[in-house]
Amino acid sequence: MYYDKIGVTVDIVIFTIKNDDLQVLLVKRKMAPFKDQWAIPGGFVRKEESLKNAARRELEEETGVKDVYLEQLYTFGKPKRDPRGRIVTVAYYALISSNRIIKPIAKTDVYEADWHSMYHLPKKLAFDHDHILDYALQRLRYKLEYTTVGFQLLPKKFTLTELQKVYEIILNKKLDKRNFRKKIASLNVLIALNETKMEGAHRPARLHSFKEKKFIFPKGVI
Amino acid sequence: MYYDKIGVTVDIVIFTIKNDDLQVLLVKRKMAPFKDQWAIPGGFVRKEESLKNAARRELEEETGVKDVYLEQLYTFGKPKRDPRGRIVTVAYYALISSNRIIKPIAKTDVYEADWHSMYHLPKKLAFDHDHILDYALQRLRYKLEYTTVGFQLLPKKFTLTELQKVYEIILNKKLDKRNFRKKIASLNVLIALNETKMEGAHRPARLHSFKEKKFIFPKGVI
DNA sequence: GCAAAAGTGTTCAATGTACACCCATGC
DNA sequence: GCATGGGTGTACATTGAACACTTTTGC
Repeated sequence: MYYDKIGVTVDIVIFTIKNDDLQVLLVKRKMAPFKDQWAIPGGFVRKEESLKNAARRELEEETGVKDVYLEQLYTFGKPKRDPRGRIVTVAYYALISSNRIIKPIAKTDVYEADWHSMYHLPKKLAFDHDHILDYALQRLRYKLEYTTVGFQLLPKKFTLTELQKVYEIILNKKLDKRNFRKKIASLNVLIALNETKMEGAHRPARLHSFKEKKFIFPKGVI
Repeated sequence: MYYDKIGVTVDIVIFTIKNDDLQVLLVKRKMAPFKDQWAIPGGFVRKEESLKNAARRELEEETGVKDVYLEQLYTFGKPKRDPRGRIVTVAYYALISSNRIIKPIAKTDVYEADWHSMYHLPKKLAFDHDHILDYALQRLRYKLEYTTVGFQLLPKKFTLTELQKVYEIILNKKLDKRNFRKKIASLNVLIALNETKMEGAHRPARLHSFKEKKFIFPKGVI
């Protein structure tokens, strides 16, 4: 049976919260196409690995981090999106707690890698990666409100103020402290620890941890 | 540059409401693999067409219908999902008003095509198509509640009772007539026509039409 | 004692849910 | 006149939004 074969890549939008900012990992390409432009990390899917494993492999190559929240975003496949030929990309996004990352790893001489603020991205990204980032931010914001993905961006122990900051940074708006805490409490997914965190000349904040190993999704939410 | 090339298909879950039932179009394979098993219609993406166009082409080949609501669902790509080799499939789902379909079209001698109730599917479908259908139903139910996709399953003019029936069939539960109408009214997307529909020995029902050409999605909902 | 962030409740508005009767028609 | 589905409103519960003061600490 004959059919056209097509290159399949995975591209990964890797989010983290750094310096009170929503940041995304970009790589600067040192080879054509789009030489010297910033892009989302990604690579070809190998014959014997699943899409998700390909994404996990790329993610680990870039960040050195395993066991990360990783979710398929969308598949982009316009015929001309890659000048090298017909290439379809399955986009994923990942959420990493900033404390887990020391430094992004640039793959040997292929490119450099660095964090960029989602709110001040380089002008024009390679391929259709502007579009992918747009879409990823939309999805992240959406899921933040209806699921507990936000917890993935924090270390195991965190204060409620830190959690609120994550929400504020991603949604890009101030939230009311009392309403926020009421909402989080109603989810019933946090354990209040008998530990506090001191930081500056004020009352110490109670540390909390996330109850569930697994994330909680309202039924049908993707 | 070397990379593994992979076959890319689109598979389409085509939903309609027929005989007060949520039905999906399946094709019976006449060739290996999965000979004589039912499958979702689909086919290989051609070199020069976008994923969505490939899906539209397949959809039209099966049903003869154009201008259909069509949305990307998810991309499935486990290495062993197709015994012929490494094939990744981008799944779509489509919603068709039953009045637009006369009869599904079986592609010449490749297979036969027929509608099946989502609630009484054949035992074991080809490939991972059970899983794809599961996922499609979840997505459909989810979007039904937060968007106006449901209107795509009705003809241009419809009664509120017909609309309610669509919701009840898909969600598989009874809804309260007054609350349903209040909710629909609050969406503000229907035009009450000066026409009625007589059907049986009772008060005729007012016909309505959908206001928007475009579908309405709350921001961020995918 | 004062600066700084932590922590905590109440009121009001909007939305969702439960529930029952009259209306227009064909026969 | 009766059987059938069409059409309508109100009371209550739940959820979301606005809003201000006391507590604990370091200096």
